[in-house]
Amino acid sequence: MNKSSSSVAEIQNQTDDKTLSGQTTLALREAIIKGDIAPGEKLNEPKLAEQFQVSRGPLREAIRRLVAMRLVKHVPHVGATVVTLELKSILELYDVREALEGKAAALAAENMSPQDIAKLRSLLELHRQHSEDNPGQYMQTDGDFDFHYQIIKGSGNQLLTDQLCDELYHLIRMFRFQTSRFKSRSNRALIEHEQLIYAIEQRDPQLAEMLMRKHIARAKTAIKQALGNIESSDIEPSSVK
Amino acid sequence: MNKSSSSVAEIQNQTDDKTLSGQTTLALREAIIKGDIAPGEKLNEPKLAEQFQVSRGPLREAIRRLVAMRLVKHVPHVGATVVTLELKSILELYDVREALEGKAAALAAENMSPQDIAKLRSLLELHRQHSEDNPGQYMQTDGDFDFHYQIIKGSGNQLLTDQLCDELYHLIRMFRFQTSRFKSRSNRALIEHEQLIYAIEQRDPQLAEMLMRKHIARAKTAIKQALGNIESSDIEPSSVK
DNA sequence: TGAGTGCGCATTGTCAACAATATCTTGTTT
DNA sequence: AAACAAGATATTGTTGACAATGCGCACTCA
Repeated sequence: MNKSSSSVAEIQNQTDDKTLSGQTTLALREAIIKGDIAPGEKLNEPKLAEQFQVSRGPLREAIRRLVAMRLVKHVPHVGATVVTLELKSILELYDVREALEGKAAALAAENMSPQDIAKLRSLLELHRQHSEDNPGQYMQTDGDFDFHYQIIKGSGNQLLTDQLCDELYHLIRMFRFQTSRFKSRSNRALIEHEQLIYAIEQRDPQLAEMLMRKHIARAKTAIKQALGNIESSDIEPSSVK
Repeated sequence: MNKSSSSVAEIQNQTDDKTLSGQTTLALREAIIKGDIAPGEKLNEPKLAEQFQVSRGPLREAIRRLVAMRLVKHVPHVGATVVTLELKSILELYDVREALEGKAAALAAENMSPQDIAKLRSLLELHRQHSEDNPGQYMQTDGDFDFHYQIIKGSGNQLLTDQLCDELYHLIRMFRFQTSRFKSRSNRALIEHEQLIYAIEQRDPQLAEMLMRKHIARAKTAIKQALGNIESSDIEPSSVK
């Protein structure tokens, strides 16, 4: 397959695109995800082009790619704005994740090579150990995503992988940045991951799918409960500069 | 909701984009789906710009949008080519459909309004009648898609709807055009649709999801059997001019 | 004759100026 | 004073020219 990537930082795709529009896409994407450009904010082409030291051409292209990633909304003759992740959108995102990643887990149980399964288990052990050493850890969520990422890739379905890792993944990252205060420090995820990898090792697609779906559905419920009351009062654009 | 659309021809989104790049996107998309530009063929920017009577700017933008729709592959400094739908990609597509449309059916069973369910049933009756009148019909597949389309929209999940109807839908259309000779004339789909709508009327999400998944999985199996032997011998670019 | 190298051409990437559209401001009218 | 209309301004859409990269061809040399 590819090189044995496992770190989140390594996930960055499109790294081999030395073209200006490619570079601008990466820069603009990170600026949006990290909140340097606030949700709902308008993307002024001349201003941003100046800021990124490129012409409007490549910048426009970058914007269109971010539209495809659903990080940006665009209206003809009006302009592009950063998406605002209100609760409804996030819950929708988790329903889609449940469907896609559930199927990914099932396919992984069928297709994943023994070597990749072994790597997945060692990754889990790594996270478990880190979790024991640092009780109030915040690497939890990143570790969670490493795990999911490996399973998705293990599905062997390129379309599925593209949809999850190239598009929806960045939406999730953006949401995580905006709500990084509420990092769930429960080690429940660790237990559920343990069950999941067991199902994959047993080559049980149905069980793997069900476990993954419950895992994500639980996360969705937790989000709903945490954000359901406050909604837009505490989810403000956040001056995270 | 929206206007009560039901015809396939009416599905065309992006119709309100009077901009040149928008129009060019539609034209180029149809040219690719219908095979006027063959699978694997290179998209020559100056040539196509001349052909569509636009500058290279809007044309490039159209290409990028088709890349997002997965109808076109692009390599920096080399160019864009129409995707080639080999069997593997198509099976992958159907796995993704199974996951997403399964979830859509479950959500539709929960959220669809009684009025929309009634419209869905009348649509089914329309197709059944058409099927009885014309035993060797070829409206079957289009009717099939109308049905699926309405259920997806009935899910009430905007992200899910966008992913299926704005992106994957066109891939499916392209595949259908290329294999239009093998139109399955079985009325099995009609029976399965009947079961599905019953589950939705009963507000049974789990049953609806399972029926939808089996429905799509069966279609996948049929495709595998029909194309598994011949593969690239009969799926040639096809000079459908 | 075959392999390798360098040149030339075709194509993609980028830029800055121009055109078209929307938004904002200002003034007028009721 | 509020609402509407018309003009001014800012922003997006489009264009053609220029730069950079890749590819193919021919030519050379072993």
